[in-house]
Amino acid sequence: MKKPLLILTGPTAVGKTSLSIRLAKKINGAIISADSMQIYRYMDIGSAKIRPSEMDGVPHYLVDVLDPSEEFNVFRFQKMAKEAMEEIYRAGQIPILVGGTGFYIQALLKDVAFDEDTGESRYRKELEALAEERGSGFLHEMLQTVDPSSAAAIHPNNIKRVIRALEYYQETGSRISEHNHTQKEKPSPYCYAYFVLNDERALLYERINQRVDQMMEQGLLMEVTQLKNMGYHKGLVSMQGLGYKEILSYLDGAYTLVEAVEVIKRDTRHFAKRQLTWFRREPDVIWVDKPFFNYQEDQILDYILQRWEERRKEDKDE
RNA sequence: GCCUGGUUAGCUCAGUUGGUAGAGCAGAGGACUGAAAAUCCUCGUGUCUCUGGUUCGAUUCCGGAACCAGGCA
Repeated sequence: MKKPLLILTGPTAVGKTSLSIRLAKKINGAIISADSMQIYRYMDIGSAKIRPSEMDGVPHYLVDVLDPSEEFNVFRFQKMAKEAMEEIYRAGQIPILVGGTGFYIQALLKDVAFDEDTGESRYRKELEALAEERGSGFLHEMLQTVDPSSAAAIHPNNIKRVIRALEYYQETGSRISEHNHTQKEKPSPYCYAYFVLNDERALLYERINQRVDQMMEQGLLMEVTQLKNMGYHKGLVSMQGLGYKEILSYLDGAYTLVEAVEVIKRDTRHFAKRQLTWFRREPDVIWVDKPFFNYQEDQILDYILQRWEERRKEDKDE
């Protein structure tokens, strides 16, 4: 029998957090955060991190465990999340993956194979320099000779991904396009249910705007100022986070504060839209539309529990 | 009250030597396998303020009106 894994996700600001706590209490679950920013310490307000008082005794993993100077990526997430799952199973609990980073969810759910952590390769630095000097088209042509099917799939302007494809070829001697293809076919090793909480677009955007205003009231400016004083700078992955990079730009004088706040709102809306695009593409997602349940959290919870039981029963019967 | 400038896509504006128009932003859709809160791609018909006139034809030229700026009284 496969091991259970419940996934609760959705675009930013839909209300995943409060639901996740109630859900965890119902099924004796523990929460693993699938969030690329809540993993960092000192980044509480801008990442909308759950407060310890809100956890209500439910164990949380992958929250507050990294220093903002550390690099975090899918590979690392997968490794840490798998370790957390082991611990949760040992404690006799059910892991609930909660967070909005679809890429991370996929990596864990399908147990996508990654090679050992090579870190920031020198080759990547070289490629980055090459891109600066000769332009993105040059790198794309390099990829064309080495891995034509990746070159066809990746737009020349998408330098990050062109570089990764080249780097992959250099490190492994095989093509990332082939690797991706085989990984895509893989079934999940878990007995899972993948819930995506959603709401009407206009309402979601309204809530995003309100939440950014709240963050400002709660002292986002102070939080980022302190991070800056601690020496964390724009070059770090952590400081690419929404709310952080814009406030840093304000502190550098590139924006007025009003502009920075507007940009945070706008970019967060764009982000939510991208998240939704990702989830739409995922195969067996169970959509949970808040309007359909008249915004009654009790009803939503019942629905999720019911579908979860169905999945577990199906798995037993197999 | 007078003078000047403006009124064009949800917003900011460009433009048409008269042949019904286009950028940025917003918005929508999509891609994504080691930065993913990242990175990248695609999508632009709207009484060209209203109303008379000139003209084969006016959003474009001329007259008038309304509204908005700024200036003068």
